[in-house]
Amino acid sequence: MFTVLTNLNIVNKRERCMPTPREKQRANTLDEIKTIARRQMAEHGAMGVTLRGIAREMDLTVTALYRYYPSYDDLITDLIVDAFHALADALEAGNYGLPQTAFRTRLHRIGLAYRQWVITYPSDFALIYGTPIPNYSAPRERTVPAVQRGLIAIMTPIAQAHHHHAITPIESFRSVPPTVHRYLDELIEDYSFGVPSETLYWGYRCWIRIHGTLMLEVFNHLKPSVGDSVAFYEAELQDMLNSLKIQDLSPP
Amino acid sequence: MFTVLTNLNIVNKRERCMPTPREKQRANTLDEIKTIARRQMAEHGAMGVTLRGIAREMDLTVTALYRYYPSYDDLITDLIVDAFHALADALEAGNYGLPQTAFRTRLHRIGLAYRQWVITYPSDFALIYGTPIPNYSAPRERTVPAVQRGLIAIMTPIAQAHHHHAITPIESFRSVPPTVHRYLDELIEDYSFGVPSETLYWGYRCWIRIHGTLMLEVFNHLKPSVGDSVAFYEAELQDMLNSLKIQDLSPP
DNA sequence: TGTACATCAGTGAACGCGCGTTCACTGATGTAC
DNA sequence: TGTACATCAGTGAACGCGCGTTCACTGATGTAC
Repeated sequence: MFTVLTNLNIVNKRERCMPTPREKQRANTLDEIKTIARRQMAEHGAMGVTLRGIAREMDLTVTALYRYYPSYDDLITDLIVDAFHALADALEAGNYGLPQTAFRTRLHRIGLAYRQWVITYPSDFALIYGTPIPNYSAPRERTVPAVQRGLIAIMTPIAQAHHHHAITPIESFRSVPPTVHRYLDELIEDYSFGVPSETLYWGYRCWIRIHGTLMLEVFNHLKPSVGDSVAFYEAELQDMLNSLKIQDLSPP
Repeated sequence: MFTVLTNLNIVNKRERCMPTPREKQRANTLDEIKTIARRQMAEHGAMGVTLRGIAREMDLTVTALYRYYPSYDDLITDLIVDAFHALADALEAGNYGLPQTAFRTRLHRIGLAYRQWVITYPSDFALIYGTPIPNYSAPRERTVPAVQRGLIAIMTPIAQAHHHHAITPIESFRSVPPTVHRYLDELIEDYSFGVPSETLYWGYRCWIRIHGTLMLEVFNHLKPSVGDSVAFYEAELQDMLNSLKIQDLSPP
C-alpha cells in the first residue's frame, strides 16, 4: 500500500513537471531538428528545408527523423506555429515595463518591436507571411490562436487608450465601411474581444500599414525606394500615431 | 544592280517590320512557352515552373526548349520582366481617357487598376513582389526600367497635381526624414525625374500603402481580418487621397 | 530555275543529382514482477 | 536484487519520382549563286 502510493506520487510528479531523461533527450532532439530546419530556411528559402538535409547535418539517417515527425508537412507546420508565437512574444515584450497609460509610447514600441523581429528573422517572417507554400495549408486550429496572440498585442494598448478616452476619433470614426463594420462586430462577438469595432478597425489599419511596409522592406523593395528604411519606418509610425491621435496619459 | 537594290529593299523592310515566317513561328513558340509557364506558376507556385513540365505540356522534348532559353533562369527572368511591364501597362491604362487635371480621380483609378491587376494575376504578382526565389537574382538592367514604368505611372498625376497646386502639403511636407529627403534628391538627379522630392515621397508613400495592403490581400491575410476587402481597400484609397489633399481641377 | 549549302527546330539517350516515404531490422534504455 | 519483457531511437536498403543540363544526331526550311 505504501509503495503504491509512493509510486503514484513519483509518476504524478513526473507528469506534472519533471520529464524523464528520455523525454528530455527527445525534446532536445526536436529542438535541434527545428533549429537546423530554420537555418536551412534562412539559407535556401522555405522550399530549401529538407528532411534529408536536416538528417545529413545531424549525422542521422533520414528515417530517424520519422521518429519525430510523421511527415515533412508536420515539420513545416511546427515551424510556422513557432514563428507566429515568436512574433507574438516579441510584440508583447515590446511594451513591457512601461506604465499602462503610456498608450502612445507603448504602441510605438510595439511597432519598433515588430520591425526588429521581422528584420532579425526574415525567413521566419517569409514563412508565415510571404508567398504561400504551394500544396501546403497549415491546420487552422493550430495557427489561428498563434496569430491572434500577435494581433491582441497590438490591439491591447489601442483598446485601453480608447477606454481612457486617449484616442480622438475624428472623421475616421465615421469612415468605417458598413460591411467591414458588421464583420468586425461578428469577430468581436465570436471571440468576445470586448472592444468596440472601431477600435478593431484602427488596430487592423495600424497592423496592415506596419506589416505592409515591413513586407516591402524584408523583400528588398523599400531600401531602393527611400534609401533609409529606418528613418522612413519611424516617420510612418509617427504619422500613424498622429492619425490615431493616440496620447500618453500620466497615471492617476 | 536593280535586283541588288530590290533585295536590299526587301531585307530592310523585313528588318524593320515584317518578320519572316520562321521568326513568326519562333515568336509564337516563345509565347506558348511563357503562357504555359505562367499557368504552371498559377497552379504550383513560382517554384513549380519546370522546363520538363512545360515540354511535357507542349509535346516537345525538354532539350527543344534550349533552342529558346539557354537556361531555366533565363526563362524566369523573362517572366519577371513581362510581369513588371504588364503591371505598368495596367496602371497606365487605369487613367486613360480622363481629363489631365482630374488628378484625384486619376490617382484613384490607378489605385483601383493596381488592385485589379494584382487580383487577376496573383501568381505574377507573387513572382515579382513575393518571397524572393532562393539562389536567383534578376539582372537589374532588365528589371529596373520595367519597375520604373510602374512607379512613374503613379508619380505622374501626383507630380502634375503638384505643379497645378492641387495638393495641399500640410505637415507631411516637413516630416520627410532628412536622410530620405537626400536620397530622393539623388534619385531625382540620377534619373532626371523633374519633380520635387516631396512629390516623390508622397508617391512612394501611396505606392507603399497600396502595395502593402494588396500584398496582404493576395496572400490571404486581409479577408480574415476585415471581411470585405473591396470596401476596405476603397476606404484606404480615400483616406490616402484625403491625407494628400489631392483634388480634381476643372480644365481651364 | 535548279542545285549546293547553311541554318535552324527538334530528337533521344544519358548523366548526376536530390527528394519523401516504406519496410524489416538492431541494440540500448527503461519497467514490472 | 535479478530477470523477462516492452518501449523506443536509430539503421540501411530500396522504391519511385522529378529535376536541369550535355551531347551527338536528324530532317525540314530557307538562302546564295
